[in-house]
Amino acid sequence: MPKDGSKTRTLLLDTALELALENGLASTSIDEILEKAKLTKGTFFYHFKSKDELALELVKRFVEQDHALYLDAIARVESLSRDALQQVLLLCGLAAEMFKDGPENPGCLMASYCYEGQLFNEESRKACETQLRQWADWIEDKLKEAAKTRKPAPANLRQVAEMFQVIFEGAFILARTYKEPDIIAKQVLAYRDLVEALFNAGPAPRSRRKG
Amino acid sequence: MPKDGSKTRTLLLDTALELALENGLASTSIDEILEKAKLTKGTFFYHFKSKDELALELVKRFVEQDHALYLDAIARVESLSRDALQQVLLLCGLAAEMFKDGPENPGCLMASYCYEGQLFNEESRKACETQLRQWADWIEDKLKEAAKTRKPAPANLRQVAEMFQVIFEGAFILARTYKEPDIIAKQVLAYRDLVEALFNAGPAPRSRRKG
DNA sequence: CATGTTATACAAACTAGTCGGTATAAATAC
DNA sequence: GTATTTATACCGACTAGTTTGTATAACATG
Repeated sequence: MPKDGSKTRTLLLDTALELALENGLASTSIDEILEKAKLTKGTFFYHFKSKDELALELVKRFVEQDHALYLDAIARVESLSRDALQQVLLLCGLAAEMFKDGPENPGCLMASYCYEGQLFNEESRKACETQLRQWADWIEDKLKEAAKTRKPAPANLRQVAEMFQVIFEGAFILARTYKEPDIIAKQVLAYRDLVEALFNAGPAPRSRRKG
Repeated sequence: MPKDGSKTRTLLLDTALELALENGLASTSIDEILEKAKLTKGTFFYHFKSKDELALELVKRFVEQDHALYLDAIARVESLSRDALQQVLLLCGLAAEMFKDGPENPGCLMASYCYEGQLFNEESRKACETQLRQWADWIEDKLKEAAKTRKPAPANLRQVAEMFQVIFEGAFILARTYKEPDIIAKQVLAYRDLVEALFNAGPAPRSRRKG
């Protein structure tokens, strides 16, 4: 049996991801990836038949990893509380924790592809869309379930659910512009507080408050 | 009197902006810009001494235009209401209106530069940061003023203020991923509802509600 | 007549992708 | 158990095309 090439392939993908998040994939040359990974051209084209294929594999893997994270996260919060609203709030806390002391220049490959039209073809776009909607769907379900018992203030709960992703994507950009990586955790927590307030600001008869 | 070249310069910037938002500036060649603008190479290098200079001028102009928008928007909302919270809520409504029936592929040049490291040098980054902070500072002031009279639920008001930009940058990315341009207006309105709820969910003694 | 614009040619560097060849290690033959 | 085959993994020089930027001569215009 020949030597295992999957390590090399992973190294190529990891290196490409790092450079893509920093400088964009379009302006990252294959040579640059190879120099950083200390590999050579032949190897690259042995594993990927073109740069476009690398681009596609890269985003596919990114989406897969995000999906795994999603499955893990919802399993954890659903085991921590039976209450739908609490589960959403816990998810935010979990997410904030993940980004405490995270990478100094955090980013999202999907966002990067968004602004590099050629990479964002129907296949990669659709893969991103599907994964993003999964998060929003879960949160929307939970918010609507919560809305049955505790009446929230008027707001479109679908939009509030989608805002979870919006916060991340937006916070990445502010983090880079401000050079403040911890803005991500802070924003998710602010989002959590706003959602909590939404369900505490519901129509009239309120009770059960500490004050 | 010599011929006025500012029209040509503006055309070059406009064309470059359009292509940069679509495909990224790094992967947009000068020839591409010139073909679309129906100009020639000599003209380009008459107006800009390099592609890097174009990149810088492009983001400077973008920031300037955003600043003008900012001045206009706060002047309008401050004339529409004396109440600080209402001013913030009105700003959201105004912003949402701006993005109703906006461009089909809306985006932000700053976000684009964020993921194209080479373009995002200290000069352009700083220009973006300054402008973004201006919006956040204004909103933070208003929220803190509002917090004096109506006690909001607990939340970091600085983060809530910064979230205004976060929503935009994030919504641009979702709009592109979902191919739903109207998500931007919807998200700003959802943000507005959340902020309103925050100030309606404050500690105990509540009165003056329609219910 | 200075400023702005066209048109074209060119060079130097860079980039994606090709191709012939090498290394390794397991599978098989003898 | 040594020799041979075979498939996979990897190397690095090379090609063809693109890109930025320069040069230059002529034309337009206010």
